[in-house]
Amino acid sequence: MSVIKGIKGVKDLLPEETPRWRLIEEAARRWAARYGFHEIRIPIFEVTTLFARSIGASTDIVEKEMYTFQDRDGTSLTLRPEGTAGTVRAYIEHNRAAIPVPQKYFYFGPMFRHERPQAGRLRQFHQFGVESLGMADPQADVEVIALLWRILSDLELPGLTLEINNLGYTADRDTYRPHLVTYLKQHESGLCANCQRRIEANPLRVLDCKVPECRAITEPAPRLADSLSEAARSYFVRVLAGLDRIKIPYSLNHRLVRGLDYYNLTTFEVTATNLGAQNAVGAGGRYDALVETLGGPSTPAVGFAIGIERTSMLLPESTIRKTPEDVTVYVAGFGGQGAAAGFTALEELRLIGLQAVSDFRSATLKAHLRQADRLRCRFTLIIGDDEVAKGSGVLRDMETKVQYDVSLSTLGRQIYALLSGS
RNA sequence: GUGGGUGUAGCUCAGUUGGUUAGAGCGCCGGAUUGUGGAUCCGGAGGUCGCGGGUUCGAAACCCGUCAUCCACCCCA
Repeated sequence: MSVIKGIKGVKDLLPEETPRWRLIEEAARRWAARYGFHEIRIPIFEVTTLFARSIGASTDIVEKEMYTFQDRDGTSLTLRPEGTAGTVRAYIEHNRAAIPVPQKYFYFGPMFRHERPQAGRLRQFHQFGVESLGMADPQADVEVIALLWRILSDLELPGLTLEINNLGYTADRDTYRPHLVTYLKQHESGLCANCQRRIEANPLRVLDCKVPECRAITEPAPRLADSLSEAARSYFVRVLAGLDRIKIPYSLNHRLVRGLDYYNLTTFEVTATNLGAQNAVGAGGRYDALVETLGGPSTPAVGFAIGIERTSMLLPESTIRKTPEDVTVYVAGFGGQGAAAGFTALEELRLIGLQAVSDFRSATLKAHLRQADRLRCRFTLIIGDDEVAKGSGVLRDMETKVQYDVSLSTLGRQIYALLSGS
């Protein structure tokens, strides 16, 4: 019989790995709460047109990376490739714009993109993201960027850099694009095949190309910064001033062009080394037109998303070790009477709030102690037939080997006292 | 979608120009120790050599195909 295996690019998170994930998730939730963001839980699949309209019909995500399928009535549904579209859809659908305070949400969950898996890239991956809706103020940008930076710094990820750029308003990019295209066409022969195609499809993307030849050509190219309107410039200046004020270090990257169409003005990305060919741990930007594009009231917004798998890859052991392990009591019940008494004691320990385990396969004390050792239990409660006869048990400290007699009738209280004293 | 690497014991990997019975370390099980874990010593179990064809007297090794996986391109978190 053939064994059924997991889907390509879709990973199981085994118990050895979940603690580090929980650490990341808890840090993100903690910081998000401090910044006034509230959790929203949105579906993992939506009507396909939601993503096509928001992310951009000609982006790679929409063109070739979506998990799309037909519902029974024929409507096209898609597994979410990112979290912003669904969040904005929910914002509109529940008329959150009518609420007189800024709507600041965070979400955590799986996203799906049909790509070839490699280091730091999976078909089902996880993001923690935030969306700050309703404020067209540079301080809102700064607040969101600060939150991103604080979460990642708190986790002590090594080698982080915050890169930031100003995409300007749509009109700014419209005036800039022809200048860039003209320049690129003059140097077309020197560009990589991909970039030659991009000249027509998405010229700004050429700036983001990693091919050295392309980089050399685009270095002296006309810059978007020179085509920006006064309003866009001053907005960006205020964002940077805000970052300076609260001491968030950043570096300007005029090549930073995000892959999703809905961004405008501020865009940013936190990059790291040691991520294989990938380098973005978290990224985001402002998207003032998206809510309206999706049929909602004109609503300015900023957000970001963190890649959890990538964060996990970078998470140093030292950060994980800071979390203290809970003390677990192993109960070694053996023999005709002892096994039964042990099982009762096991439950009693749990009822008073302790973590207690046993391996019911073990029939001898030796076997039990071996399992207690493997399970890394700090204490073992030994209950054999002799103990049952005496109405007591033996609590053994596995590290010091010191043993205490405990009465079976008042087990819970005694053990609790001994453990809290240790 | 394209390119490259790797598939041998539970894990990490050796395996000579194709040669007889495929190995090591770690782990696992048992014993030394019949009520005291880890350490040590002794013993033991465990393999469709990814799968399917082909070449050959003979294939883990060579050839073809296929699948899986990793890495990279592309793109992104």
